Amino acid sequence: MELEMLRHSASHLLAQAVKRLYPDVKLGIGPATNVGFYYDFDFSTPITMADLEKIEQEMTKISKENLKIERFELPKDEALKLMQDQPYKIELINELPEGEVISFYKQGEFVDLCRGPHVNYTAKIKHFKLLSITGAYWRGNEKNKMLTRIYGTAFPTKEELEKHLEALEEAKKRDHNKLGRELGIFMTEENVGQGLPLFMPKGAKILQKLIRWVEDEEEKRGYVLTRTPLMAKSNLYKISGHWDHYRDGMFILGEEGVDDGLKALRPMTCPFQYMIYKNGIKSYRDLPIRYAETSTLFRNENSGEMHGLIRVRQFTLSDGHIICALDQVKDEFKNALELSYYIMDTLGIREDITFRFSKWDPNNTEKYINEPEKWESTQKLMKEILDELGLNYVEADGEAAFYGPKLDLQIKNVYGKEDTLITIQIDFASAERFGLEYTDADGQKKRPIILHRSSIGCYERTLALLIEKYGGAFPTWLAPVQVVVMSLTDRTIDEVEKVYAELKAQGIAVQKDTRSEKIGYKIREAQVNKVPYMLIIGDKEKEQGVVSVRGRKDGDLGAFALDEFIKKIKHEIETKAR
RNA sequence: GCUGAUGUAGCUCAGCAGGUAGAGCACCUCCUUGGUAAGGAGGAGGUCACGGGUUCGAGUCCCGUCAUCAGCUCCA
Repeated sequence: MELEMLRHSASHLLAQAVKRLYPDVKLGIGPATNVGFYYDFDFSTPITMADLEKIEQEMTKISKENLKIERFELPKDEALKLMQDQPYKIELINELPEGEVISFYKQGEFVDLCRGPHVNYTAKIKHFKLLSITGAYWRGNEKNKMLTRIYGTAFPTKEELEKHLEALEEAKKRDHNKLGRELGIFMTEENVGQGLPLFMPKGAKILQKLIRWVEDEEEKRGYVLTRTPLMAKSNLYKISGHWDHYRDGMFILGEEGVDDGLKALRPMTCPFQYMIYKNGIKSYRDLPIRYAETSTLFRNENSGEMHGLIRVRQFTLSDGHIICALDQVKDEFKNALELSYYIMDTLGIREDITFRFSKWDPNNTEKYINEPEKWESTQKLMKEILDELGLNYVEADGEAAFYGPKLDLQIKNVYGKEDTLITIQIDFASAERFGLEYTDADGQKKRPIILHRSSIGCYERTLALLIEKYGGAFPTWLAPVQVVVMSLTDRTIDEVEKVYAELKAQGIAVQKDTRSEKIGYKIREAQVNKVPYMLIIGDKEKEQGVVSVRGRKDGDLGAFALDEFIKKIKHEIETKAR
């Protein structure tokens, strides 16, 4: 709260400095955030990064002037008069509910419409830094004018500010978008296109390990695998509603009236698995049916939205749909969550997850299926499940899918930005829409409930978060290269070849480096590449029949007999040790 | 899609009143047979993102396209 107040006051300091330097600027809003603050401005002429320094200097000057910060209130007509040159402020005042107190804060010549609270003197705001300058739509609506947003941060002490800036630099080194490329996990190529990462041998290896593991685990838990087309005729998407509501988000192929007409690459797997369900008659005895698919999806995201592996146009989701009777929903939901828990525990990211209960918005009839009773009953059911599980979740209105509420498992990236990793949804509407049914014990046809769920989320995004979580140093079982064998002199090259062949035969991902020059550099390189183990062989080792083992973080681990080392690493791989 | 910035060798970067591309590391060859990053000598590698324009002349100025980054909007 203290910190928020300081940062909010820092945003006013920023606004005052900008107003002094650019008297005709129009002010938007300027709140504190969880890492700093920002203020939105409407400049008559655009400013650049170079101007930030000037603005920062002016802020320091105002801080030193030590102006008193005072609150006062005005009736609406006087408030409007005071803000007559500030169209955005006038808009805000006019939208305040009748009878609401209209408060202002004044520091020296600067006055801003604001609810407060603030620190009492500008000199209290000493340790701040302006960080970036970007565009942002007025009131977050893309139909409105784009204003210039200046981001900054502020702290009570110089030490805290410096620590924060250092942490930002450190975060940059773990950023999957940088580290993932440096480690040779993925790349992009301008002729391939935006949001279409190419997985290089190391990245492909990690994905393969994850996919095999997840598919096997799902099978153990009663899922059956499907494999369905990556595209379909427009008919399918017309049934699902995507053709009318999600057309901009799809890649459309073919030509109207030619062959079988327009087709589209699939943006989701649901209708394909529904069609499999519909093939043949289903009895209540068949339920629940758990379909899983490692499903490649295509979504035509806007060009500015792509980001590394977090946001792409083609991605592979551990998708699946559980089709069950109403009285099975609770158990199936819990089991689906249990599977995700197991996966996150193994990967070591469970403690980083937060839960979001995403609900509908009754006022948004365009986005959501208009069946209020069903929404209410389904949300009630989900809330019951979440509370029975004792989950600590936040509720989010207007974040549900169009067919039902969601439980989203959220995770933060290295900069603190939150994304959905995994989602489990209860769908009360699609069975009706697609005509899914089963014959119940009483002989009546009934509509099943559908759970949409993912176990590990989308592989690209999950990989991105794993890169950041481990700073590229994957647990041994996931590491694309688990061991590098190096020769200290040319006399031991044969020995290196032998060890290499033995490890390879044991199914260990091994690389060899038989060139003996610059051994120090080679070790350094393996460390930079976060290879778990380096085996070094020289005359001494050859004579004693051992290998010198070096870990990427533990340094020298000593000499091992080869079979002893193999036993150690295989145990680590089998137990998926972290 | 919107606002702003960026795009020179595999990587990190230099070059800029517009005069025809450079360094370090990596890579290749030879010498050095070494003990925990960078020993010596030589070599190869660039349509300066792409396409137009201005100019006697463009990596450098202008326009467009593509890609990358930060953010907005949207989403797994």
